[in-house]
Amino acid sequence: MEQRRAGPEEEAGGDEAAEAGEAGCSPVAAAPEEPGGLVVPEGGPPARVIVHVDLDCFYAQVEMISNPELKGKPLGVQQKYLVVTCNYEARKLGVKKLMNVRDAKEKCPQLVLVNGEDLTRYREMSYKVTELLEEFSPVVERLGFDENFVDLTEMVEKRLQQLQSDELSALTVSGHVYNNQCIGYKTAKRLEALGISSVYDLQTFSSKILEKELGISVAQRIQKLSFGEDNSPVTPSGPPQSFSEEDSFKKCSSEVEVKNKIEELLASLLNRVCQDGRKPHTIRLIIRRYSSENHCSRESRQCPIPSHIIQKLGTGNCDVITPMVDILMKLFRNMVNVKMPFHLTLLSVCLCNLKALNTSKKGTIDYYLTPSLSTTSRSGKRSFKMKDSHMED
DNA sequence: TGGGGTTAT
DNA sequence: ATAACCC
Repeated sequence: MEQRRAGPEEEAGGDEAAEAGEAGCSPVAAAPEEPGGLVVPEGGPPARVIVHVDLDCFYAQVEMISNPELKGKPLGVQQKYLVVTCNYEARKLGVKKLMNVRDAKEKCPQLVLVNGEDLTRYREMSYKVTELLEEFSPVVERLGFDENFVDLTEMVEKRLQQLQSDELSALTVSGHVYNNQCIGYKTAKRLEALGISSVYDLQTFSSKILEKELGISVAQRIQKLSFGEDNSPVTPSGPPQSFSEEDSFKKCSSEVEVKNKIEELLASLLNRVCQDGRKPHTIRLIIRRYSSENHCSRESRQCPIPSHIIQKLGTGNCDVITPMVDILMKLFRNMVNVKMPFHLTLLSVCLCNLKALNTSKKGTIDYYLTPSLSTTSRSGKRSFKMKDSHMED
């Protein structure tokens, strides 16, 4: 039996809240009892120590660091007509997350708003936090920009082994235990239809029926969660698997407008991908069509990025935007019949299927069997971005 | 309801 | 390609 979150809760400077908890490694693994090891629940799996670091009102904090004059004032971060987050001064005055700007101003006329549509600084800060945590253990899983899970099991085990027995017995754990209730919203609706509205309802509901309704995977997962059991590993996130930029708007209804928006999105993306160093091999265009209902539904088309374009990425002087916009416009026409009127409320471009530059394959049979590698490497351009490579042109 | 991200199907 | 989830 494991607990997902139980243990000391700590507030760091009123800015961050950290939760420390334990959870099981594996539901079946026998726990080898080692002297000085973590306390192992009777017959259960070995305990883990996982810290959950959740940054409060993250965007607002980044803004207050950027501009200290904002500290102490009620501050909201605005994206389009929404206050997506706000600091504690603003919350005290009635501003809520995801509140309409008009409602927020009505509640709190002194509210200071900053635009937070450009996520660059938030993203950078976010990775700084993750990198800091990775110094404690490389096993850090990101969730959004403002949450990290750190598996500290090894570190704690090592520290406990260093303690003398009298020091060990003097150890105390403080803080409070609390039960969490959350479930995904789509699933929550389906559960409610089954008469399940509380965690207790879920605990006591028939497993068989739940599996039939939700599928065995989701059913077993959420029912274990309802008992506070979560054996999922902390999976190191590493570098991002995709880069995307999106823009929402009231209305976009002509091809020219679409092309202009796409150019903007792509230009930012190429900067990001250039800094990353890896190269995307797939490009995707995502749209949202205007509709009174089905608001969250999106459509997308994707295709491989031609290798001659991939090679030019990151070289700076070549115009890679033009051919990529052409590709994106083809994807767009594949989704939208431009001879008919259309009304879009969102455009998004995503670069994914990121591949590291291939230094390891050099000298292997693969290297000579992959035309794009063996024929282009002598052009020299690839070697500029190669890290850990001593290859010369 | 923004502007991101991930995994599963 | 979409759907669901997370923030």
